[in-house]
Parts: sequence; C-alpha cells; structure tokens
Amino acid sequence: MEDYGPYKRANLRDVARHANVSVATVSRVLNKSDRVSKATRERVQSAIEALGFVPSAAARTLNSGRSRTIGALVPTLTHSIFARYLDALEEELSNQGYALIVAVTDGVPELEESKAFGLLDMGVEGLVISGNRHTSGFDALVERFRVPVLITSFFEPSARYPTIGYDNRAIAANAVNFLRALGHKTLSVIHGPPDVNDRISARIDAARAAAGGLSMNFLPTTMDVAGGANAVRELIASGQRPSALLCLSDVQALGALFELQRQGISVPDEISVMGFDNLEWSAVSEPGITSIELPAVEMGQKAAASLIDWLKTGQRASSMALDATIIERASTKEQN
Amino acid sequence: MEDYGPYKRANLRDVARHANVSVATVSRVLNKSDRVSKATRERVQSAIEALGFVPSAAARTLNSGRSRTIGALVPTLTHSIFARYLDALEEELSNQGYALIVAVTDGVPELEESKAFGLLDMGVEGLVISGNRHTSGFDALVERFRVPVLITSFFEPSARYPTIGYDNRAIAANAVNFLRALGHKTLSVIHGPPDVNDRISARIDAARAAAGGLSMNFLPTTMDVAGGANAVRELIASGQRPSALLCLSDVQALGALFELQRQGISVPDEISVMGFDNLEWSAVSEPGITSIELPAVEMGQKAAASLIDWLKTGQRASSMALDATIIERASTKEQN
DNA sequence: CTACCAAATGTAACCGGTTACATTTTGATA
DNA sequence: TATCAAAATGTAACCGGTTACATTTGGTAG
Repeated sequence: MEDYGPYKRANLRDVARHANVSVATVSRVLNKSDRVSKATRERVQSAIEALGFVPSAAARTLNSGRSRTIGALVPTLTHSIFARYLDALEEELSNQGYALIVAVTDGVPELEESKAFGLLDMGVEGLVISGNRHTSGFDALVERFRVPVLITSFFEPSARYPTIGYDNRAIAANAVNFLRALGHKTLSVIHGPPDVNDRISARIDAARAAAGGLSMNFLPTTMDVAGGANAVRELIASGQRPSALLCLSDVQALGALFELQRQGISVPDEISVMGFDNLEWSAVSEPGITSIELPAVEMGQKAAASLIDWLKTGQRASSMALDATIIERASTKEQN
Repeated sequence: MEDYGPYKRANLRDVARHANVSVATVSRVLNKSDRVSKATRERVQSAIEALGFVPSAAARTLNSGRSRTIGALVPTLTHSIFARYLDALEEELSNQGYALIVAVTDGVPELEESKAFGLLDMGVEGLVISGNRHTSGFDALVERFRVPVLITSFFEPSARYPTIGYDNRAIAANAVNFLRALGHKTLSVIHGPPDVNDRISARIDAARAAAGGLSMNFLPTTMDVAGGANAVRELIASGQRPSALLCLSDVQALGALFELQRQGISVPDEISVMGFDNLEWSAVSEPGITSIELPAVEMGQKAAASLIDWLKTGQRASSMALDATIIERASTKEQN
C-alpha cells in the first residue's frame, strides 16, 4: 500500500499463461460456470492468487453492456428526508448487486442536466431523480441515452416519467383540513422557496386551494431551522397572531417552536404548530410536533425495486402513490 | 422513452460508415483533439446526430484504465455531519470530473469489507472511508486492488492509511477543560454506542482522561435525539444532578435539552449543556447550544483534493489535521 | 482394438472505443 | 510541372474480458 505506484495489474492472459491453460478456461473458473476439472481449477486458482489477479470491471461491462450502476440526482444530502430515502435506495440497490452513484443538484435544473449527463456518460443503467422540474435538455438526454428514468418524492401519474411518491397536494390539503377540523380559523403557512422545489410549490398551491373559509397567509423563508425561527419573528413583529402555524417542513417547525418559546408564546395554548416530514426530533421536542409522516424509506425501496424490474424486463415502471399519515402530537390542540 | 426496449445503440463504426470516414476520424472528432477538416467534421457530427450516437463509457474506461469514479464508505447518511461531508466531497469530485459512488456500512466492519469489495469490483479508482475499524480482509482487499485509500473523520498520522480529520481526543479534552474552566465540578457525559464508531470511543476515552479532579459519569445511549432525552430522563430519575452535561453529539444535546425543559429544569441556570458537531439547530434552539464546530465541509473538500492528487501524481497523500472550534452559546454558564 | 460420445480445453472473434503508424491529399514553392 | 512538407485521413492493433465453435482427451461399449 505504501507505493502502489507504477505496477501493471495482471490480466486474464497472464493468469492463463502462468497456469498453462487458455483464457477461456480461466474465464470459466472465474464464472464458476462450466465444468472445469478439479486439477485445472486449482491450478488456475493458485495462479490467480500468485499474480494477485483482479478482473477488470470495465472489460466485463464492455461485453455485457451492463455497468451495474444507477445514478441518483437529489437536490441536497443535508435534508434528512433525502438522506433517509437515499439510505434505503442504496441498501436495496446494493442487495440487487447495483451500486449507487450520487449527484447533488442544489435544486438547479441546469445543474441537474449537467450532472445527469455526467452520470449517463459514466454509464449508469438508470436514473432516479427527486423533483420534477427538468430542462428540455434533460429530456433530450434521456431520449438519447435511452435509459430508464424514475421520479421520486411526488406522485403524478401523468408525468413524463413514472413517479413514485406521495401526493404532495393531497397531503397539504389534508393538513389544512386537519387544522380546520380542530377549529382553527386563522392560519399562517411557513414554507421554503417555491421556485427551487416543486414539492414545495405543490404543497403551497394545495394549501391555498384548501383555504376555503380560513384566513390564511403565507410566509416564505429559507428551508432550515433558522428560517422557521425568522419567519415567526417577523410574523409576531408584524403584530399578527394566527391561531395555528402550518410549517411545510419540520425543520422550519422546529425553528418556529424555538422562536415562539423564546418569545414566551405558549405552544399549543396560544398557537398550534404543525410540521411536515416527521423528522426524528419531532417526536421528542417539547412539546412534540404534530407532523406528517412521509414514507421516505419505503419510497427508496420501491424506487430501487421498480427500476431494477424495469431494467430486467424492459417494461416501463408504473407510477406509485405512497400514503402519508398525520401524526398528532402535543403541539396542536382544539381551538374554539 | 416509452419503450426504449430492444434497440442497438449505434457505435463508433456505425457512425464512421454513415459518414463515410474511418473510425479514427470519428474518434478524433469526438475528442476534439487533432485537426479534422471542417467539412469532414460536420459530416461526422451530423452522422452522430442522425444515429443518436452515444460513446460507451466502458470502452473508454477499458483502454484508458481510468473509471473516473471514487467510492465512499460511510456508516450512515442520516447524520447530518456525514451528509455535509459527503455533499462537499461530491461537489469537489464532480468539479474534477469524478463521480462519487456511495456505500453505507451501518458502522459494521464486515459490511464495510463487503461493500468495499463491491466498489472495487465496480472499478473505483480510490476509496474514502469514514472510521477506522477495519477487518483484516479489508486491508487485504486494498492490498490486492492497489487503490489509494483515505480515512476521514479523525486524524491519526500513524494509521495504516492517510487520515484527514479532526483530533477527536484533543477536541473532547478541550470540551471537558472548557467546562472545568467555567467552574463545573460534576459532569455527566452522554454518548452513543462506543463499539460502533471509533470517533465516539476516542471522544469517550479522552473525556475520561481529562476528568482530573472532576466527578464524571458516563451515560451510554443511542445516537439520536431520543437517546439524549432518554439519558437525561434516567439521570434525573436516579436522583443525580450534575452541574453540566456534555453530549458527545448535538443530536443528543437537543434531546437532552427537550427533556430538561419537559422536567422543568432550567438550562443553563440549573444545568449547563454542551454539545458536539454544531448542527444547524444548535444556533437556533432556545437556549442556543454551546457546541463544537467540526469542519465537515472542509474535510470533504480536502479529502477529494488529496485523493485526486494522489491519483494524479502517484504520491501517497499525507494525513491532515483539521481544526475544531468551541462555539459558546447560552446553554452553558459559569458555575461557582 | 476401434468407434463413439461426453467432458475438458483451446482458438479466435467480438464488445467499442483509442492511438501509433501508414498512407493519401492538399497546396505552396521552385 | 515537379517536389515536398504539412494536413487529413485510413489501417490495424490493442485494452481485458466473454463466448461460440473447434479440437483434444478420456473412458466405455462393441
């Protein structure tokens, strides 16, 4: 390991020569396929051992035409919802003998296109993408490479590619209805930048559409804990006091909770707070945050399974809707 | 995209035939290297266009011997410290034309070995690994594939492979000394399972070694928000009341903070709380959590740069220590 | 002892690019 | 118009495996 430097890896022909057999025989030993006599097999094995032979992935890929890699494009890794999803995706792919190449797009469609090109150029057999805002160049790329593409994080059967995810619109509407059912009349919605992420904009639109009868206002902010805190600070500073706060992400809900606490406003007595994503701390915070459990792990598994199936059978995968569940905790209460 | 099914991708010879030139000429056009007459170049370009030609990554890799991929092994993706690190690693590698293949080991050395094999077998040119507990099989693997390996997350110049990271021992000692300097005499240390992760065990050992004069006890728990909360619950239930709590991870500090709050114990007036990792919420929580900033992003960048340099020059990378800084916030205060 | 079949092994083409070297074309100069 | 270097293009080997097909070997039945 010290200096692994200039050194020529032994190849199959070297092994063959060393073992006094033909390349075909060595290949057969490697693929434990055909019958090779025990004596020969052992001779080959020891030649492999002696030369430290390691088969070349590229050569194998070249004539099988299969690279056994899948590319994933995600906006970021630092959101635990994506991390959980990727974790599951990787695990399932790995079980099936595929490796996962990850590329981060920062939610920028142009970056997505160029990273997608990089992945395809690298020879991935398929792509899994979070988000649905693509450049036309991206579509052209897919067209050209003729590779299966799966979209995750939202469900939309009419999309250009099969989608596996939850119905962000329905879920956001459910959340609004949940608060309405509790008797809330004035609602502030804290959300991240809608132009970066179509999941976010779907949630916003649906919340707005479900507003019927409620007084609802929207507070755009950044997609992090500090964002939630800032939004609340501005809200309170502006003198408004909604009876409930709907945060379209739990990170923001956490920040909101902290800020309300800092301002001495009691949750849920004075304001109810509801989050989205059911991140791990939401169950443990004081008070626990009512949230919506998104099946990130299931999504990763399903995506992996669908894509591999697509590759195996050549049959386009079909879209799949996953259920989300409202988890009621202490941060919301009835209002009358 | 509908049925991308049975379809033979055009290859370089097809293009050559279609454009009435030789394969060498096509290759030259592709690599924009040598001079090709404008007329010919255009003819080739349009043949490429017409046939939807896409060069094969495998073939290119085969004769260049370079796959342009790097493998990363991490215990998990769901810890934001790893996510930040990977994010940076990916970005830097991508800038240099390398793709990142991620494999998750769950902190299990045997899994690490088998995933490492998978990556090497896939043809990665180098490995970046978080953690330092390897099987001997892993070392043998590296020996055999003769591939550069870099260890991150801790600094240890005498390790078998170059390490890039922070000195967990020194940092933990600093944390203890910081609390001692504030006048704390009784200290409880909340930490994750030491057997899964050598960074954790290094921190524990160093804290213990730095205890001199302090009354210190250790509370093992799980590595998540709930773990911090549970540890505090048990601590308080057992009737102990240290003046300060050192959590060897911010996720645990957050859980501890919530639980203390739930129990009506004021931070920092009754108990000071100190964390580790400076996660994003630590600045925003109420009170803000005193923590230690670990340079995860810098670590990712440095690791990428070192590895690529190693690949380019053939010169083994050297270990590198990164600085960590204590960020003092409202969760700790002087004790007398 | 020969014929014959199965098992074992070998030969060579092929996957799809790159590239050293050979050959042809172009165009400028004498 | 002959000459020659530079530019353009072509030929074929090579990277390291896999595999269809050919050949050799071994054992058994006739």
